[in-house]
Amino acid sequence: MARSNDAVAALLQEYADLLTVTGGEQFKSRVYEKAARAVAGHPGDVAAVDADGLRQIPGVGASIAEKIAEYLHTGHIEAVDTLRARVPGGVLELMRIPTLGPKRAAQLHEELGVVSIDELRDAIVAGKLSGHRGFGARTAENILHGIEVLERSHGRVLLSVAAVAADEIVAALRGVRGCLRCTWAGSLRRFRETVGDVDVLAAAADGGPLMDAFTRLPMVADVLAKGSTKSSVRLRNDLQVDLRVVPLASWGAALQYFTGSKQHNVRVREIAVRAGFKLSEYGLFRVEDGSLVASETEEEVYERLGLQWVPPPLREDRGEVEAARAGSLPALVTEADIRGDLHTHTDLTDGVTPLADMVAAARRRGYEYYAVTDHAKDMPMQRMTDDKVLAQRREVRELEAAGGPVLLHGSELNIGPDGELDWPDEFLAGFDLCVASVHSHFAQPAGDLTRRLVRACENPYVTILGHPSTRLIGKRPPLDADFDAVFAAAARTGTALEINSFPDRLDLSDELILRAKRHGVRFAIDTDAHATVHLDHLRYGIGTAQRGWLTADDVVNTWPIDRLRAFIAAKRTVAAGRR
DNA sequence: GCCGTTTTCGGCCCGACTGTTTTCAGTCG
Repeated sequence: MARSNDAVAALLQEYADLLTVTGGEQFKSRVYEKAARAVAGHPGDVAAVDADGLRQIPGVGASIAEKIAEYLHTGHIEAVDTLRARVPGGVLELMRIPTLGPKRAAQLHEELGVVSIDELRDAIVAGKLSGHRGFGARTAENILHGIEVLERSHGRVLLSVAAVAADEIVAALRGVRGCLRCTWAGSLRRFRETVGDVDVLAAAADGGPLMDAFTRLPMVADVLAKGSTKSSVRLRNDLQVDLRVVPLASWGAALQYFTGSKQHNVRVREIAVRAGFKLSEYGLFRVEDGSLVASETEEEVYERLGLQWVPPPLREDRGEVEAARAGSLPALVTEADIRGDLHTHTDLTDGVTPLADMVAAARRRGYEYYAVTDHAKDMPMQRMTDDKVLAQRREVRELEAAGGPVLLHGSELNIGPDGELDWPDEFLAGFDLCVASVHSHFAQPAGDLTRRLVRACENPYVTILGHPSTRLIGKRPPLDADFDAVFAAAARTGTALEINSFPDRLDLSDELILRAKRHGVRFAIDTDAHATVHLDHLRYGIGTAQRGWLTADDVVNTWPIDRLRAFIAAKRTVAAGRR
């Protein structure tokens, strides 16, 4: 079963949103928001602890613990229901539009009766906003643009949302009598950054029991279709899931077929046709006599076509078919190759978990090394100071002495509008490594953005450029910089580019990774964890790196600690010599 | 509503940018 934490956190967040929209006390709203984050980041399942246990979670006091308990017992929270009744559902929806917050959403509702994004668009197009305080022409334009951004991602969900649902469905179906195999296929298996619907494939002699179990899963909201080989459902979170059941003998061909991509499959079928075969979800057949050539495993199917087995993340018709034919597919980096995380936070800044707990989680993952990189002092909301970061360094050294992974004390520096960093070089030299990232001024002209990122790469103490494009999937586009110039600078200076594993970032994206790799850059696959549970996001970063054709050697945090330290030191020496 | 080596009450993440204003509200990180 999935943890209850995410459902609880979503409710607490909704309550916080409702409080702001209804003009409730702002501090109260913020408290609920903070509690939502803490619950989401809490390592244990909140359903497994009693009221006292709930109160141990930071930010959760008597009142919130009571509300969580109420939800766990009854499935709802009365206080939330009461506020929901006062605010039409579409009003919270409005807040998903970038640049539109709670105040303006409430104002649009109160003054214009707008209760949905569609109605808002109509109102703007009809010019109904003009004359309303705070809504000038520019604001209307920005809102329309925000709606566009939102709708471009319409119908697709983040990889992580699909993966969590698919994991749970597959685990449930594997337990059904008669289920011989079950796994997810489709764009999820290819680790695309967003997923339109989830394809689950199972092998069984009789599909009936699987279909019954599938359509009765607790998270299913609607059954869209139900047959003996194919069924479709819509989950409560609106995600559509298709289940197909095939005979075990067709497993490999079906898995290949349903994994896609369409373009990849077209290429593979062309090869089959030219070789006198026909490839379908049932198998690879000889055209002349219709005899079956291969179907049980994907490996067999590819092999009979003269191809290496192609890892799913590569199946996008981006040269993998040619490489598979030449036998030159890369040995992709895997989760097992990762020796440590190089970008993580604690509750000293905006994380929700204390240093010691984060380190303990890293130890449990078997990491050889682990970097602590809290925000630096130029992000005012984080209230970092020289003293605080130095005190943390002492604590890090003490923890390391107590055993466990090698601990690197670092910082996530802020790259200012001109490429300046939080601290002078003398102070930066005290860190074992630094990540540097853009957190503001996203709309600068392209030339300025490029210079800014290049300048950050040129600082000898910047080991990693964090979430380099700074995009947020479905919310904020990548920076409008000349990334080829940035990648060239990273390669020249020995700066690693981050592949940030956070599901709404996945930054660099697969396409930018492919471009960066051509410049000979190194990469770091990091989680940017703000809680121990986020360390598990690593798999999404790995999938993205695989889509970018990366091998373990391309990724500095697969290297042994000595090689990693040499990489950090080399940049400091070379860059310092040039200054 | 939560929390406490400045506090059991009175604070609570702060600064900048944008677009609207004519002194500031809303949004974001």
